[in-house]
Amino acid sequence: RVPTGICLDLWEEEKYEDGVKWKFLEHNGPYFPPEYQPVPDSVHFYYNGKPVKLSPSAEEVALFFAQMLDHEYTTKKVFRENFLKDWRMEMTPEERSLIKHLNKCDFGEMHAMHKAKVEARKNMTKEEKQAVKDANQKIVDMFGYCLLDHHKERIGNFKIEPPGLFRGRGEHPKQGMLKKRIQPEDVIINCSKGSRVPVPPAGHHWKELRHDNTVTWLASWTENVQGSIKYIMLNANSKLKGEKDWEKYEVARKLKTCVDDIRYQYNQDLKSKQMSTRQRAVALYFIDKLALRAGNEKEEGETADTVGCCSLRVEHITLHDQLEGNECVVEFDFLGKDSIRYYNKVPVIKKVFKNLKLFMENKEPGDDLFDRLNTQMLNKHLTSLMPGLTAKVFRTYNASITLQQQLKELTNKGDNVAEMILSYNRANRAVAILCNHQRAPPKTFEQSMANLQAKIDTRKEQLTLAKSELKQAKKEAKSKAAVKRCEDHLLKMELQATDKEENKQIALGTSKLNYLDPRISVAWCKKFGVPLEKIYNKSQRDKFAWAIDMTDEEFEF
DNA sequence: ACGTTAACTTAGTAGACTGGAC
DNA sequence: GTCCAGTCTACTAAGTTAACGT
Repeated sequence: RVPTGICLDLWEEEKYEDGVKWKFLEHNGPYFPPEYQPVPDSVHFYYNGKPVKLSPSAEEVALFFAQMLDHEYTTKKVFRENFLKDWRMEMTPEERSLIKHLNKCDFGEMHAMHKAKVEARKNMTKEEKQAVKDANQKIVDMFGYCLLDHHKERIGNFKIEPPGLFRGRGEHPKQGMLKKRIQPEDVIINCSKGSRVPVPPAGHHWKELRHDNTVTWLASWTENVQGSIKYIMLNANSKLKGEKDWEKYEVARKLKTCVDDIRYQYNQDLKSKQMSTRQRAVALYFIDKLALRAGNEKEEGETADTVGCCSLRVEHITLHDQLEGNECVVEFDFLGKDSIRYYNKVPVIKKVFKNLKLFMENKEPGDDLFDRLNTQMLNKHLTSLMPGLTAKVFRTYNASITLQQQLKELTNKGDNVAEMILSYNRANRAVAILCNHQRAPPKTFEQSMANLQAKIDTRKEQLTLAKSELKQAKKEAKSKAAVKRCEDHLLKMELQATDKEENKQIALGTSKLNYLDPRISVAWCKKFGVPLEKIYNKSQRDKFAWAIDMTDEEFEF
């Protein structure tokens, strides 16, 4: 072992024994949001038309609701009921006995106050804005970094989540519940023995001081709505996260070497005598072909009703012997992660289709499609086929291999950079569609599309004009150049318009950040002379520094 | 063997920021 | 300089998976 601090290069190369993530970790603890400031006496809350001065804790929670009044959430029954219940818990007994119905509450003045504050912030002078920025920077400087094995690293989320109303996605049964303020007494600090221990805010103490170097988090607390643990962890550009990311893609590349065998195997398993094996084979077929998520079981009533592959129910698929000229079509319609709808009509092989019919026999719509299968069984099987192989590796593998194939197909040697970018985005789009990464079309989409079209039209007129000038000037070099410039600009805008239109409901960011081996993109940029900044912005380049460093144009996923 | 929980990745969105048009 | 549209970032919810405990 290389002694600490003697040779940093070798220290960097050092691989720790099993499970150890670091040898030294020092940080300043999390940043706590500012204490609640009661509203001025001039701002009233009314119950049943009468002004009521709320106690500070009831007022704070009332303000959370008042601030959201423009949001659709506050019109939802579940949200309102959960809010009222939790709000009443924060009230004094007197308040509680008075305030019983939300529709008798008038938060109007609180809401107006909040809007005025937002407006005032927007109208701050340059100097005031700069002062705010400087103050924020001070917080980042103080709490935003840690020392991990002698490297200063940026922390990803160094701020304790402020209190507020829980905003679950989709039809979440807990939406509107109070997410409570976290105190230092709730927080566990993790750092190395012998490091400078973070100082809790004055008059407070930490819940626990821990020295666990087998985990990567610096601090944690248990959140009250779902009872889950929240962590303070490093930024994506850190060495620790980068190495993990690299590892992930290496596992996916390993799958590439044995995916044919695995596919052969699950095709055989479709005919197995064991029902559970057949179900596993069909699930694997979906996960591989459609890049579905594993689909863990979820506790009913605790979360929104969403599913993945293993948790699909009979009601989520419809079988068509014939559909739109295809045979054996499975129609999927279910809500996946974040309650995003997955809708797809997929022709499948006969064996899969027959099995699905069998799995659905004598079942109710609400019954599990794969009643003899769960994610643990599936992953156990996968790990036995290849070390490190789990359901989600298929998503990574299929996403990355699709990008590589699409880039090969779509890239034309002589294209200019703008055309190259369109090709890249189209390849990226193919992956996003595979992974079902959707977005709500931007509210301003139609307008901005029209604006772009108007610009294109203007440019076309300019081009006509420039061309006629060129004729008159009889091939004068200056006019020639003007026409060329005009044509280039027009072409660029037209490509932009195409890209924009095709991207209306597709989100490219998630796949770019989490599923596409960055080395594919780096190699492609090098090969075709596309500046990397056209593909990755600053923070993406930071995150993928490891890949940018090691990849030449010959890289193959 | 099983359910539970801890730890970590993946996800969409709200709002901050920025830079070009006017 | 102001405004606005597009981009970026912070935020935190919602997944997956391995380890743990009974």
